[in-house]
Amino acid sequence: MLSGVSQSTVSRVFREGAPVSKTTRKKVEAAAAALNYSPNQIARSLITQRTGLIGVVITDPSNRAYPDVLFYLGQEIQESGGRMLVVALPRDGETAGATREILAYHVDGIISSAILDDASIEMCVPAHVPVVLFNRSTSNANTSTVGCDQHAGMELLVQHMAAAPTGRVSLLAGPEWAPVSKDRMQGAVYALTRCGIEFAPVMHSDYTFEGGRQSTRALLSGADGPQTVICANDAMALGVMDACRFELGLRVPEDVAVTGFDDIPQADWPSYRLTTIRQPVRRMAKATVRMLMELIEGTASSGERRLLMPELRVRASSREGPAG
Amino acid sequence: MLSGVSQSTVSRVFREGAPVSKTTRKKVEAAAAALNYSPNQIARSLITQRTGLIGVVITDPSNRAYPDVLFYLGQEIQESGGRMLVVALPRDGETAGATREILAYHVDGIISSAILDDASIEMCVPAHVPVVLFNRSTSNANTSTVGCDQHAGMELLVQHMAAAPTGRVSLLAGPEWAPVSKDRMQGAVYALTRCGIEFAPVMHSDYTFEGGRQSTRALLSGADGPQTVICANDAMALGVMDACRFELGLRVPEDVAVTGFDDIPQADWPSYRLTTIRQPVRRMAKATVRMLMELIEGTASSGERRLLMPELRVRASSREGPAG
DNA sequence: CTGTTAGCGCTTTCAC
DNA sequence: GTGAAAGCGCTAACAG
Repeated sequence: MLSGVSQSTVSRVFREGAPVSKTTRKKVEAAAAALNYSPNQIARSLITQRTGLIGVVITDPSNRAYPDVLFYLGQEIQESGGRMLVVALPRDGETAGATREILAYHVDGIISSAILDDASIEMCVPAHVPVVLFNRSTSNANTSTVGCDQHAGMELLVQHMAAAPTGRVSLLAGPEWAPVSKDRMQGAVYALTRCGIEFAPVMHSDYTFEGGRQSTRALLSGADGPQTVICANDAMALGVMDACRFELGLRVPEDVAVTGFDDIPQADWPSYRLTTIRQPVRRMAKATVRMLMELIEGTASSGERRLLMPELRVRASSREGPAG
Repeated sequence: MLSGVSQSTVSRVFREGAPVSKTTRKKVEAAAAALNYSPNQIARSLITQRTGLIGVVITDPSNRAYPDVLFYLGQEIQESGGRMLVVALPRDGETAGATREILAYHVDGIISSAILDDASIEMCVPAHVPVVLFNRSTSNANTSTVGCDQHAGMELLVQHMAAAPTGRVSLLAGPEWAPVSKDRMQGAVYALTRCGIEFAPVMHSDYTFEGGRQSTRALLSGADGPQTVICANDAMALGVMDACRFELGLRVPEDVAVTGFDDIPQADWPSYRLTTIRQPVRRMAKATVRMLMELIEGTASSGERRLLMPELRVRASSREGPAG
């Protein structure tokens, strides 16, 4: 070594709590600075069995719906001393290939906001790589998950709605296979039924603004008088609002009340002021990373399902109750 | 080895173009499948000097402005056989620390949509890690960049504007330190001057919808009659539109014409229909990854600056010219 | 075509 | 406190 010490000593300098004298530490640090040296994490991981890498799986749709999630996850992971190895999937579907590749990098753990199929999850078990699902569920009882209580969110929304005249109620769901949409719609149906509010059969769309816009005419047809549309997410709700106003000549909320779910930034824009349910995305990200880290440390056991409570955001797109 | 062959043979099976007999290959593959084995990329990288990792640096603001970029980069990187190591910075600022950590993972290359400071770029040179900047510039002449021709974009916009009466023209820039905003504003000023259109002194905001909204009153004050506001990005432009309509009682485009830059999805929503400049984000991502891969392969040399041409998107927020 | 050997850059015993 | 030696899982050069 150019600093005049052995390799082991250099190694000790770059690890905390290793026994090194102040003098040699200084010497080594000086040499390292001069050579712009920093230890190769990759080589280290070979022996420590820790890469510091966290595999993060996202899909195009999930990324579009929550552009911040990846960023939040990144921040939390970095604060915990890890790095994100991101795998971007074009759509939901088979994930075993991607999982295998992630595993080939010997990540310390995996976070997925994509729907991981059973094969993928079962690959992680023998590899001792813990998995935490973000706003996703799985049949595998041993997998930890963090999510938002979609069902409770819809109940909040329906309770709010029920305080004012609703007219005919229609429901606009996301894609048929989307579990989050399903949870939300089930919550809405349950709450509506409990409140004794009738509703039209659920229509499905694709979670996008365009999808919401194009579904509006069909959604509202065959009924007179005021109506209410409950959408499975904000993007579709905003599409419905624009379709009402610019294509059907209807006023929101006077003719059609609209609600969403997510509380994306646009929901608060003056053009929309959409009543919606706020998912605590930031807290969800924090909880996800924390849970994964505990799994990695071995201080928690797998299979925990943590549901965070969303909040109602009442804005002008829904009718006011008698009190308002 | 449990398949009854040597380790080197196993290694050969998992590398393409290595000489292995069909029989042994089958044997090894069977054993691998049974054990769910796949080679450790990390260990491999130690000897091949290739990790397959591409460091990607993003910031909160850049991620918010172009949520798709990271996804597109990911897709392109994965198609080229690489993986993304993402570092998320809370804001633009010092980047040397983050760079050092990325380098510690011996990435094959780095893509940054954050402003990398000189110290960071100069750390990558001795490490032989090529860097490509995404929509960013640097004083380091040896660094490759891919970006959008902001200047040309604004010229397209001004030419379009000049075909119709503009009234008083004001400019709303992004933060003072933001290079992209600066490029765009310089382009606008140049084009306006060339067209002989006068304009008020440039105002600065923060690139956000809220920022645009709050700047509007000041922007439009002290003038009667129709006006035109040229914004450095779409988010602010949409904020200006909403402020005009919902706070100042002004019509767009009749009283105030508004233009943006980026062509974010919301720009095309019926509530806004914002005239703007479309950055070819997808193509930019592709070009960035391609350039980096060539740098890594050694088939290209560094320092290239590639500017892609943006497109004008005329919508209802700007006034129509005599022909329209 | 296949096995043997050395070694990538680090950490970890174990002496000293 | 510090150095020497072994070895993490793989690939590369060389025999056979």
